[in-house]
Amino acid sequence: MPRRATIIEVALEAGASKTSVSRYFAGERDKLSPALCERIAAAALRLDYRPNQMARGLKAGRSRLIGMLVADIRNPFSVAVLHGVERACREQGLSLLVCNTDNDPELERTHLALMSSYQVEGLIINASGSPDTELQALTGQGLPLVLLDRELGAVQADLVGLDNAKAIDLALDHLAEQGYAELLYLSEPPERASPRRERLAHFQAGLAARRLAGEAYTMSASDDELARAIEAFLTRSAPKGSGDLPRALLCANGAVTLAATRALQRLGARLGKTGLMGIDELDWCALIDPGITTLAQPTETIGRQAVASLLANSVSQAAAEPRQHRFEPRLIARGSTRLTG
Amino acid sequence: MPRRATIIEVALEAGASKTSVSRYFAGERDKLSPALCERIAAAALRLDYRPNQMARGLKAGRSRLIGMLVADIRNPFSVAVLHGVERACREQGLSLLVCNTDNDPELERTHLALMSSYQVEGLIINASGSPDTELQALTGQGLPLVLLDRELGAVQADLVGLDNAKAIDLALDHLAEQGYAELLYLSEPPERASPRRERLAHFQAGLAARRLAGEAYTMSASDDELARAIEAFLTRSAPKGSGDLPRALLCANGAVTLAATRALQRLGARLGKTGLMGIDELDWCALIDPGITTLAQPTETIGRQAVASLLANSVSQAAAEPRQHRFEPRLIARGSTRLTG
DNA sequence: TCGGTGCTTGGGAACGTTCCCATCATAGGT
DNA sequence: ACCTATGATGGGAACGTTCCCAAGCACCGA
Repeated sequence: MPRRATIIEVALEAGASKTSVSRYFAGERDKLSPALCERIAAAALRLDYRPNQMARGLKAGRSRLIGMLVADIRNPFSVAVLHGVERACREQGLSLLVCNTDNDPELERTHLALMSSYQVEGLIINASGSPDTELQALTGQGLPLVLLDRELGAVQADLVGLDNAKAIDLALDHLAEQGYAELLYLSEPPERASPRRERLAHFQAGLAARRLAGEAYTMSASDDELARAIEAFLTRSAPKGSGDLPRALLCANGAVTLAATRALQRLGARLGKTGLMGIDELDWCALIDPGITTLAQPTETIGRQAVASLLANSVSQAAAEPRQHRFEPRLIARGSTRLTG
Repeated sequence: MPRRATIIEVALEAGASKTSVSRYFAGERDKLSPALCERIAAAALRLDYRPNQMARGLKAGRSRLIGMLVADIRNPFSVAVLHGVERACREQGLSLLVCNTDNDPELERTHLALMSSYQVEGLIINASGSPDTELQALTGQGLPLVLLDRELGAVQADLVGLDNAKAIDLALDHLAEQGYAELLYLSEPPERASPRRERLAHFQAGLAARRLAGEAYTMSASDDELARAIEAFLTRSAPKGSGDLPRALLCANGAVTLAATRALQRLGARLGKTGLMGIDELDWCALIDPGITTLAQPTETIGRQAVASLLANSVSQAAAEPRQHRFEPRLIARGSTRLTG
């Protein structure tokens, strides 16, 4: 069972010094004569040499590792972004250490400590928890950091995510245009996640600007309760004697859309007559009978931008002002927001 | 900007030797006097010391890193298994280096090399490609290996995955019981992925045993083509003069179920009258009108078993016979396989 | 011919750990 | 009182790299 060859063995085999071999593999081939390069290449091939990243990381402090903390790996949106991050990393010769926190702040701390012990060169964080001293400590040491989708209290760092104001505007405009006049905004509890707060706030503001009626409901875990809330919204009598204006549901993210769809089915509501629209495009939104209208996030772009920001931060350490990169969603209009007389 | 403290600094602060501090953090506290332990703990806390995994990995050859290669990170099944793997790793104090190969053998090779350069202690592989010399080399060096879901030609390793024979049996029994007599089996191209081959083979065998009529269709990328194939199956006249027996579609995995559902909707087929059943349970299967019947894989269990097998292999290196761990799916019967007169 | 300049090459000291050994007490058996 | 076993502790050499520095050489202009 042959052990992996070391740089010294390659040097010996090639009749060169370990320094030269190191240079060869560190991408400084231009500093080496072509003849030497060739000898090293041949020797490395013969011995099937692969540089030991652990040793590299130790000596140079450059692990070539990026850490990514995902709040919920089973959320398709997160995975789609992860996919973008991964591609971007690969193009930069970086590897990705992915940790899932299952929305547990405690686990988030653990994983943060872990990543730091692997000397990651940067951190992309889709935060699950509250602002964290662990994280503060890491950034204090000059570790580049990018926040994904969710802001994190006191932490000063670039943020990459959806343009929530624009998204809500798009949604409200679309719903208004389609003739819906009374809206119910459905969201998961907004405490911990900044996009939920932003979207909710813009919803409230946007209503007024458009003279729409609307209210917000925060989901608990219970399907029953959600169904009751929706039913109450759909069946209660119109405000003044204004007749029965069309009503629609706006879902704050994919998980909510799923729950709301389930609830509407239980209530026997007809999609379209009862409007339904959600942020986040999912595989199945086209399949539910008249199709569910969504706002698709540019997930791949978001992922790539996260890596780009990270890289930008690591070159210009020095106190750069945190920047925000907000991307616009794309409206995919389907039958669930079409009032067919 | 304070650098992370080293073991030497802790030793100094605690008035102990680095050896003792090392022992403390390597979990050999029972070899240390309680007094010393306490001093070290206090010092480490004061300095916010965190052992450097790179240095550990270098010296001891133990990186505490497990590599996982996923063929398609956007497949919910893969993610669910990943989730199980991750939890199991965490319980063992292992970290997970996840790489996505996008079903590209070339990328698979690259990532394999990369993981080996990080000195991973074990590899969990959901293979995308053909048997690979890169992989052979790694196992040749005694790196423990577990195959997930897909077999890999010549590679001798434990396999963890679904009991495909059982799954197909369950499906056929259910469909037969519900009164469907002619089946169309839909699959992605079976060349590269062993479960596809196994399922297909068992489908063919299972038909005969149950006196069912049936055939198999291999999907290309085109939705049109699939719809045409399904239409042909649904509209062609019955074999003998046997009357018009109920027909059903059986989908080899989640991606196929999605495509088939799309196609059936385009054809205007009514689910139930036309049977539909798929392997892999997905969020939305309950939402498509009468509900889509599925076989749910025990993804969490599969993930955990993968890690368990890996650990078992690393203790008893010596030429243990490769084992297979096959888990049974759970039938979730819904309206899509209910013939309502 | 000489000092400088530029280029290729190599020696050796780190990096932060682990782990083999050595040291030094303390205690127990003769 | 002496030798040895036992247990706690520490010194120092690795592990496989990188990178500073220096050496060697050819070439140039004075």
